[in-house]
Amino acid sequence: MDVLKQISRGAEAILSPEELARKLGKNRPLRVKLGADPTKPDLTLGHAVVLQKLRQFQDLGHTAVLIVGDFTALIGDPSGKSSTRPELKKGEVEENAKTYIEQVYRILDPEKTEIRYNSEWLEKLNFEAILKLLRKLTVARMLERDDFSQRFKSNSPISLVEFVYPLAQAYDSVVVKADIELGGRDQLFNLLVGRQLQKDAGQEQQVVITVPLLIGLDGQQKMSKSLGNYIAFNDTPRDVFGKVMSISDNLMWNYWTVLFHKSASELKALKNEHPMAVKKALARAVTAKLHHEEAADYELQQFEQVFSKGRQPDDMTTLSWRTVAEDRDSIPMVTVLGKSGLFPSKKEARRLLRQGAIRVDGRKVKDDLVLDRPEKTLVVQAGKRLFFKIIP
RNA sequence: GGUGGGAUACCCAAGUGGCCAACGGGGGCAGACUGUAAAUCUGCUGGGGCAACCCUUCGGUGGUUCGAAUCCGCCUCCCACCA
Repeated sequence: MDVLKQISRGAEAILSPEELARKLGKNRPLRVKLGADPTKPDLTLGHAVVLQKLRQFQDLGHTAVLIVGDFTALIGDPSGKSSTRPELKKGEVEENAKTYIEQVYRILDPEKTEIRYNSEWLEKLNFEAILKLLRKLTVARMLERDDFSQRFKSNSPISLVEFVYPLAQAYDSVVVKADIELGGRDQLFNLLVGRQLQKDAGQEQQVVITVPLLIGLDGQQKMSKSLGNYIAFNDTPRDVFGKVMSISDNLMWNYWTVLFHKSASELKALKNEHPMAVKKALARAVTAKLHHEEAADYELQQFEQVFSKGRQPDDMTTLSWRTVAEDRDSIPMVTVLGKSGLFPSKKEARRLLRQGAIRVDGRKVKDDLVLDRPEKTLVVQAGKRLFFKIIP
């Protein structure tokens, strides 16, 4: 397959394919830029989409230039946002940046990755330099953006610093001399500003490649940290598998397409199969992507054991009677749940108990149950997925 | 800078002296039904307590009052119109 076609697969837009072809023809490693602001410590499955694309370039012999937006995180990317981002503390940003890099290497090849922190150059810009940048964009152009015009119309505040963001990101491209910049669809504006600044700086313009957005677990909005509808790189294999299984059937096709680049005909074939089987295959594949094959197989097997056969998982949190009962010989079930530390609050545990969500050794228990010191291990189940055992 | 309006729990939003841990909707969680899906129905949704009850919460702060989300002073932030 020719390279251009390979790159197009899974990409939403390439601006422009001709320029890309020309750059690829240069026979030197291209500098492929991707920026990520460390606003939260977790990378999500949504990031995986664009990271995979970047990895693809690495496999073709090109260099990934990963910009850790430790400075831009302080501004806050307004892209796709309906409100101003809360201001972050510098310390938080540094913490998050550290965890980012180890997560990124689950997909990227460290050998072919150059990591740059944009505070390195953005911090040094003086007011004059910033004014020079600001000249490049007009208010009209900013307001053409859907996110801003929505907010403007609905009288939500738009801070002036938000106008600076695209310029800061674009300036990164100039500094690192990017040949290509990748981003999600919502990044298009920012990426294009990069082209403009490079042109003004007398550089060859970067080719812009966008990838489609992955929809979040809610099936409505894009997957994002701030919306909380995400699968994190750092979720346990069990959580990854479970979260995928819990998405709606409709949403599943978006995942197959965006994450695994299934073609229309492949999708059609999948749609003829039982949705449950297709979803299990998806959950397995996603778990393998974020962790590894063995973990994925294990979780599939555990899933079937627990949910299809209604049995217990092989592994679960283990607590001693001492932990949950302070060595008393009998103790109310609520207290046991509270002491387990597996619930957000004791009130929450009581709620579950009252609603019949708690089983001990497979039997639903009443909310006033008082537990006696057990002879042998007890298995407690809360809701459908939380299990733990109590050993004497 | 001037004038007017506003800030309530995860989000939207009602509440203008005690009946308010605060109506309603969304979201979330749980139960039933299922395929840990969707749809539907039901319940729950600040924390502690078995409970009576207690503690924290209506932008911040200081008052008035037996008693404040509600009244008064000051402060902060947001919005609209005017400039």
